[in-house]
This record gives sequence, C-alpha cells and structure tokens, in this order.
Amino acid sequence: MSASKLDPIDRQILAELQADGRMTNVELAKRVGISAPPCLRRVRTLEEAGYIKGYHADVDARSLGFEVQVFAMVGLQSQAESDLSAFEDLCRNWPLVRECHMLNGEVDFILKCVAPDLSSFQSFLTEQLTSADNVASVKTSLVIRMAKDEPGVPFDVLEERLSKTA
Amino acid sequence: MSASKLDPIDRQILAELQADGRMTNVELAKRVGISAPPCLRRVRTLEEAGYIKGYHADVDARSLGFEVQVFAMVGLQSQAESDLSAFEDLCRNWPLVRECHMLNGEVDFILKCVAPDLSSFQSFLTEQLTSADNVASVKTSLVIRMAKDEPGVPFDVLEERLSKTA
DNA sequence: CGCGTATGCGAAATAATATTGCGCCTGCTG
DNA sequence: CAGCAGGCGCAATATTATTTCGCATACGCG
Repeated sequence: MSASKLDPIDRQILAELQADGRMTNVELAKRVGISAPPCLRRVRTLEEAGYIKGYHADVDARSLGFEVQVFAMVGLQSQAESDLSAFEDLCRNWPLVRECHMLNGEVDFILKCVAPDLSSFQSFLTEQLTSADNVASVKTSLVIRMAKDEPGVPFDVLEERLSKTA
Repeated sequence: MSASKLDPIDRQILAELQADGRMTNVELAKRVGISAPPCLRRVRTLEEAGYIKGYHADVDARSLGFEVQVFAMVGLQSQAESDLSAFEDLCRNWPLVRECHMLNGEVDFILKCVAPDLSSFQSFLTEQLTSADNVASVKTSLVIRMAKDEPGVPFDVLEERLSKTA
C-alpha cells in the first residue's frame, strides 16, 4: 500500500486522472505512452487497490446558491472515544458539514461547512451544532475568499521524493 | 448564474456527476429520465456555464505516502490588499499547501497542507511558511483522523430549499 | 546456462458509448 | 391559429471501451 509499488506509468496515470477525471482511456494511454488495453487494466487495478477512491464532478457551489463557506472549530467536553465518534456521526448526518477532521491540540474538531446564506448558517450553528450533545465550544470563521483549492496529491513532490530515494 | 436557471433534471445531473464523475452518458441519461443526446447537451451546457468546473479522480494521499495532513492558521502583519495577494501567490506556489482560504476574524488565512511525514512538514513550516514575508503568526494542528470528507454541494439541502420557494 | 512460468505489452475484433443530424412535438407570441 | 423557438427522441455514424489472444521480456530454478 505504498507509492513504491507503483511504477512511473502508474503514477502518471494517477496524476492525469487527478487533473482530469473524465479523460478518455485512449487519451490517457497516449499521454502515458502505452496502448489502451494495458492502460485500462492499470486504471482498474489502481481503482481496486484503493489508490483511486472515486471520481467526482467539481460543482460550483456558489452558482447553486451556496454563497457562504465557514470553518468551525469545535471543542468537546469529553474526549472519550465513544463521545468522539458520536460527534463524528452527528457531523456525517449534517449536510451543511462537508468535512470533519479531528485535530490535536486545544480544538478537537475542525469542520468545513457550506450554507446558502449567513442566516441559514446561523440557524444551523445555534440550533444544531452549538446545542449538540457534548459540544463545549464553537468558534467560527467566515471564508472571505478562496485563494487556492486543489484537493489531491502534489505529484511533483512525490516524484521528487522518489527520485531521491532511487 | 443561479440555481433557478436550472430545472430539476439539470440539478439531478449535477448531483449524479458529483457522486460519480465517470458515469457514462447513457447511464446518466437513464437515471435522469431522458435520452442520451439531450442529456449530453445538458452536460456540455452545464460545463460551459461554469456549473461544472472540472472532473477529478479522488486519489488516496495516504497510499501515496502523504501520511500527514495539517491545518495552519496564519496571521499576517499587514492586511493591505497587495500584501494579502502576495501571500496568496506564495501559497499557490507551495505544493504542500492544497487549500488557502482567507478568513474574517483574528486569523487571516487557514491553509490545508499535506506532507509525506512530520519532519518534512516541519521543515516546510520553519523554512518556508513561518519565515515568509509578512507572516506574523502560524498555529498548526495535525489532523488525527478524518471523519467526513465530502467536497461539493449538499443537493438534498438545495432541493429542499427550492421546493419551499416554489 | 536453458527451461518453465509469470507479467505485461500490443494488435485485432467486438461491444458499448458518444456524437451528430434531423424531424417531431409543445408552448409561446403576434 | 400560423409561425417560431426550444427541447426531445430516433437513427446513423464516429469514438471509445473492453475482451481475446499471441508475443516478448524478465525472473526463478533445476
């Protein structure tokens, strides 16, 4: 389950599909320098091995009326494992919460949330999040603007790293 | 440029492609209840109108040796627009920084970073981020575990909203 | 060395999908 | 109620995906 199991062609496939997930297999094969059938086999293998977890269209939230994005820092009263996972379950069921990460340090969780407008976020915040069981403190920050948003892996860093090892 | 320009079929297309960006057009057409050609036309239109910004394979960072994910809260000395965008340019050029959001409140920016291991993140932190021009303070939090990670738009919320308006 | 064996490639054939062209229906609008 | 615009589906064609096969290379082992 490590990058070392992959050859340069596999890594290039991952990089290309990360950049354009709808690329046709023939185009992909052309770019990585092999013919279509083995290319498709490699893609399937990468999918099955879990290197590729899925494919998603990147939908513009703002166009759809989700004008507001907020980060929420959440502290809990109890950090017992059962309480942590109870909170995580809550997050999974809140559609406005898109990401939930458990952190070290003072804050227990950071949530990335979206909402149509401020008032609907406010009501989520007060009626759901702050008043949820075991939640001790919530600090929120509105996203003013998004300067960079490139989910995924920096393949240039990866290649650099591997070339040093070799 | 609003959700109201879209009919229910368009929104369902967006939802389906957000869930599975590699779905074939015939499968998509079947799901949304129209035939393939108009379905494809709608997808193209949605792409050109910017509702769909792109397609990406979701690559598993951990499998590729990026074990560490960190949120960094950055405060700057000057919040003049030129200084803000200078910092954003820096972030865009740092491959370990995957997201950079400008916030309201005390902290100016939040960065989502990845790294192969703690020590390489530490060297990035000390040699690049903390020592960058105009950076006043950096507080970092390691991600212990990721409970939810569903980038995109909650279409169930959207539909609920639209049904109330109608 | 020399022989299986495994792995991965590519060519060719076939199946599925994407894409184009076109005529039909529907709902306005004058 | 004719004419027009928009959107659909059908049918034909072009691309692409997928399977099947045979060949080459590399490796382990007698």
